[in-house]
Amino acid sequence: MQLDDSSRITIVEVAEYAGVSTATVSRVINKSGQVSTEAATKVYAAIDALNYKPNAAARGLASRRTNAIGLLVDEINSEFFQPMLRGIEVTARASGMSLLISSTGGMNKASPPYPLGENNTDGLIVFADSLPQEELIRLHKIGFPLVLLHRSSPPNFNIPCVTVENKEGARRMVNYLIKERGYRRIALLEGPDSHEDAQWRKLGYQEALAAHAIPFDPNLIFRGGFNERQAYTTVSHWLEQKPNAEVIFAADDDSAIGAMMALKEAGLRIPEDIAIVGFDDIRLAAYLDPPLTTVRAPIEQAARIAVEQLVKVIHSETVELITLLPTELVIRRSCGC
Amino acid sequence: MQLDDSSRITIVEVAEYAGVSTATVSRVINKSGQVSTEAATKVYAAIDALNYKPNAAARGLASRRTNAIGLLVDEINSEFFQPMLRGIEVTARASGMSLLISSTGGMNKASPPYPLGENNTDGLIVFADSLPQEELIRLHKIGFPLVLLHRSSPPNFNIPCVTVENKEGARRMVNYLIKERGYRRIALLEGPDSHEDAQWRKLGYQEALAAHAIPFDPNLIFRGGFNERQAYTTVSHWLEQKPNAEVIFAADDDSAIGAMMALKEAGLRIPEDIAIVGFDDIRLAAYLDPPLTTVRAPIEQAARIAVEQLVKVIHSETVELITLLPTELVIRRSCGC
DNA sequence: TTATGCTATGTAAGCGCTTACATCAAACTA
DNA sequence: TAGTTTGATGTAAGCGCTTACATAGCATAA
Repeated sequence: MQLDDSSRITIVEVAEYAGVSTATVSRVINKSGQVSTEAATKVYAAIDALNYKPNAAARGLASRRTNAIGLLVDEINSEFFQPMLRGIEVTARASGMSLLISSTGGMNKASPPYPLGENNTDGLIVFADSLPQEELIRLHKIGFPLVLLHRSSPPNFNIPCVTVENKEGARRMVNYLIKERGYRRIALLEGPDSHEDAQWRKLGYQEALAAHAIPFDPNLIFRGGFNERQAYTTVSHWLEQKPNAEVIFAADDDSAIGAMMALKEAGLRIPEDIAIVGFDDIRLAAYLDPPLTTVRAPIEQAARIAVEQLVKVIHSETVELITLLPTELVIRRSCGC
Repeated sequence: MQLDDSSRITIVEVAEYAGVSTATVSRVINKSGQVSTEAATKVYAAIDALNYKPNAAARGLASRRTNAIGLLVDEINSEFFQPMLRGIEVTARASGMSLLISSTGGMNKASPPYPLGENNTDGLIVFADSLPQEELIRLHKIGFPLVLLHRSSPPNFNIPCVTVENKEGARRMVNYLIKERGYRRIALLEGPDSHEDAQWRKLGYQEALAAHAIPFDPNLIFRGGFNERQAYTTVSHWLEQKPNAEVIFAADDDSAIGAMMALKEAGLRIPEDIAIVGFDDIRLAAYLDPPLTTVRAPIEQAARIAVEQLVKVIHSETVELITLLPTELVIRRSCGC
C-alpha cells in the first residue's frame, strides 16, 4: 500500500487553482502578512476544492518551527496519567500545537538519545524524573523552551515549573493527624528519592512533626515507591517486626492501596488497629474499604497550566517561574474519623 | 528565549568533521546503502563529538516519511486509557516511531480539519468512534496506513482492526448469569450506539438470551453511555418505576459504578436485592463494594498489537484484517455468588 | 506635477536532509 | 589481459514549504 504520489496536492497546485502565488497562499494559511479579502477568498476556495493539507515537515523545515510540543514521562504506569494527559492534550490542541508523547523507560534509567528534544519539538513538558538533570540543563542552555511538571528547576537555572503544594499538603495532613486525631506515632511510606513530589511530601511531614515537638523517628520511615506492589512488600515485612505506629502516611494513593492490602492480610483492622492516609486522591481512593483519607492534588489543572506556560515560553513571553497549586484535605474513614 | 542559530549543527558539519560527504553520514544514520566500517566509525565519532541530532522535519521532507504514528481518540475520559496508551507508547517507541496523540473532541462531534492525518504521520491508530466513517474511507482510499482499535472496518473496505471479543464476552457473561446464577430478568445498561464495542456487547447479550429461549424485552434496555454519571442518572430514573430486573448487565465498568451508586442510594442491597455485572475489568472493579463481577478485556495487549499491525502496514507487509482478543470472566461478589 | 508612503503581491533563495546517479578503485571472471 | 562486477563514496537535485526582498499600484502630501 502506497500513498499515490501523483495525487499529492501541494501549495503550488493551490496557488495555480486560486490564481495567486504560493507566497500568498502561505500568507493566507498562516494569517501572516497582508492579504486582500478577495485573494484570501480564492485561496480558501482552492484549499477546499483540492482538499489541501499543508505538509507538516515542509512547514517545519522552512519555518524552523514544528508547531509541536512534547511530553516526556518516565512510564505510563498509574491512574495519575489519565487526568494529566487529558489536561495536556486538550490545552495543546487548543493552542494549535501537536502533541508528541514519549516515555524514557521507567525505573529511572533514562539515557541518551532521548526521544524528544530540540530536533522534533518546539518545547517540552518534562514530567517528574523522566529526564536526567544534565540533559535538562543542556536543553535550557541552548534556549530550548522547557516547563517542568511535578519537578522543580535545578538550582540557578530558573526553568519554569508547575506542581502542587506537596510540602504544604503533607504538612497539613500530618498536622491534622496530630491535632484532630491525636496521633503521635506516624509512619511515612515515602516515594522514590528521585521523584521530587516525594521529597517535598517528606519535608512537609517532618515540618509538621517539628511543629508539634514530636521527634523525627527514622524507624518510622519506609519506602513505598509510589507503587502498590512495592508498598505491599515493604509494609508486609515491616509488620513482621511488630511496629507500634498508629497511622501510616503513604506518600501517594497507590502505595496506600498496597499498604492497606498488607495490613488487611496481617489481620489488622483499618482504622481501629492502624489508620492510613494517602496523597493525590485518585479516583479509586473513594472506593476503597474503608475509603481513603487523602490530599487532593489538582493534577489536570497543573497539566493545563504547564502547557499554557510552555506555549508562552515558546512565544518568548514571560511566565511565572514557579506555579504551586493548592491541595485540599479529603477526610474519609481510613484515618479514624 | 531563542534557539541559538549559529550553534545549530547540521549534517554538513558532521560530514566535514568526519571527513566524508553528507551522503555517507546519511547512510550511516539510516543504516542504508554500503558504508565501510572505517567511515562509519568516523561518522559516529563526529556525531558524538558534535552532539548532532538529525532534524526531523528535514528528514521527513526529504524522505517523505515522518517516522511518526498518530493515535486518534475521542476523549481521554476514562481509566481505560492508561493501559491503552501504555501499550501504544511502548510499542511505538520499540518500533522507532514517534507517537502523536490527539483527541477529536468527545461527544461524537468530530469534524474537519482532523488534527492527525497523511500530512503529519505515516499511519494512524483510530480508536473507536474518534473519526467519522467518511474520513476513514478517504484515508484508506489514498492508501494511507490505518489500523482501527475497538472498531471494525466499514463494509467492503478491509481496514485492519484489533479489538476484544466483545460479543463472545458478553454472551458468556449473560450465559453465566442464566445458567449458573439462575437469573431470567436481565437488564442491559448499554453503551453509546456510536461505539462499536457497545453494539457487539448488546448482540452477545441478545444471543445468550435467545440461546436460553428468554424473550428479548426492550423494557430492560437502558442507556448507560459508557459513563458513570449518565448511568447513575438513567438507573435512578429507572428505579422510580419499580422495575423487576434481577440483575443489571452494565456494558462497561464505568457505567456499572454509576449504576451501583444509584442502587445503593435507593436502598437496594447488592447482590441480594439486585445483582450487577460490568465489562472491562478496570482496576477499580476489584475494589468496589461489593467487588464487581466483570469481563476482563486485554486492553494493553490490544493496543500493542494494533501498533505492530500499523507498523507492518506502513512497511507494506500483510496483516490480519481482524484481530479478536479473548476475554475472560472475572467472577466477584456483585453477581451474587 | 513629483515625491512619499502604504498595501498587496510576486520572485526566488533557502530550510537540512535523502537518494538517484555518477564515479572510481579493487576484485573478480574468462 | 581485458572486461565485468562489486563496494564505497561523492555530487547535486529536489522534498514542499516560508519569508526576505523586490515590485507595482494607488492614495496622499508637498
